[in-house]
This record gives sequence, structure tokens and C-alpha cells, in this order.
Amino acid sequence: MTEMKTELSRMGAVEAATWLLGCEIIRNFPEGEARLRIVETEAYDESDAASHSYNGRTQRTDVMFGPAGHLYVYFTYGMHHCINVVVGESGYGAAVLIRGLQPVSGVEFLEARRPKHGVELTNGPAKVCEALAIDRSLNGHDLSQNPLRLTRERKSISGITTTTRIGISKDSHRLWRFYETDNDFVSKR
DNA sequence: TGCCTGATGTTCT
DNA sequence: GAACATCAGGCAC
Repeated sequence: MTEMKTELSRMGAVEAATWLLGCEIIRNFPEGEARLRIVETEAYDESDAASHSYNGRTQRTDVMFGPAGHLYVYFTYGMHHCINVVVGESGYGAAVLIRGLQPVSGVEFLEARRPKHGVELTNGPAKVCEALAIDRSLNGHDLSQNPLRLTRERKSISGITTTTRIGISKDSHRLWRFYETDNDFVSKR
């Protein structure tokens, strides 16, 4: 698992965003474990005006500049959380936003926290956080540790589609959004 | 199906 | 004081 962090530290945000597609996230709840595979990501780094790290290191963005393989959680629009995997060398502000997950097991634990069925459970960054019960108490969390782990075992994916990112106004021309082709758990728009 | 809007808190200028 | 990496519900077509 330490190897996973080493690999992520050697990648730029774009490379990591494609690499993470197909990886599994394991969430430990008191009642049991849920596993989900990553099907949609977006890349952000400090050269990019849409990134939180673009304006330098602040109290909020501090973990983005920390070691790879940790979790950056931020709160937005007054009611939603979103999660990113920190990547790249320590000191460089880069991360990959997790936009969509496909449940593999433990769906009942997710539905207990977000009462929706099917793709509506996890097809969007804030939906993912609600289903996984993630808030800023997990900001900076080490993804090689419980209760939230990132596995290195990657499942095969059908293909990768590349598009512009969603919901941003700056540097919106960058083709930095990636998702598994034809996967229903990808967010809309 | 698709546009519009309200809900709501944190961060930075 | 504005901007914001969102979502869900309502209404028009």
C-alpha cells in the first residue's frame, strides 16, 4: 500500500486521474465494508486556474501540497463535500477529484446514508461524499489506512473518454476530465 | 427532456 | 461581499 503512494507521488495530476480509473475504494462502516470502483475523475494542479491550489498554499488547501495518497476534502456551495486524492511530489499542489464511483459490494451501507437507488447513489462528487459519509473530519486522511482505503488492484476498464471539466469557469478548455466509457455511474452534464 | 432556481457555509479578496 | 470543482425539485414545453 505504501507502493501505491510512491506511484502516485511520481505522477502528475492528469496521469494520476487516468491511472485511478478502475481502482477500488474501500470504506469501513461500523456495520461492515463497502467497496466501490472509481469510474470518473478530474485533474487539478497549481498551474491550473480552476484548481484550489492555483493561488498558493492556504490553510484550506494545505493538504493538496502535502504527500501523495492522502485525502483532500473541501466543502462547497454551502452544503456539499467533495473528495480529492492528493498526487504528485510533496510541495506541489496537485490532486484528482473523484466524481463518480460504481458500488461493488456493501451497497446497503451506502443506501443507509443516501436513500437513493442505482446510479443516483454515487454519480456525482457530492453524492459520493454523502453515500460514503465523508466530511472534513477526514481531510488529510491517509488512504492506506482505515476507515477509507484506496486499493492498488485495478480492475480492467472498458475504455477512457476524455472531456472538459464540469462546473468550472476558469481554464475550462482543458481536457482534464476522464471517465470509463459507457459506464452509467458517470455524472451527467 | 431541459432550463431555472433555491438552499446554504466557507474561503478569500 | 462575492464566488464557489453541487444537487434536487419545480415548471414549461
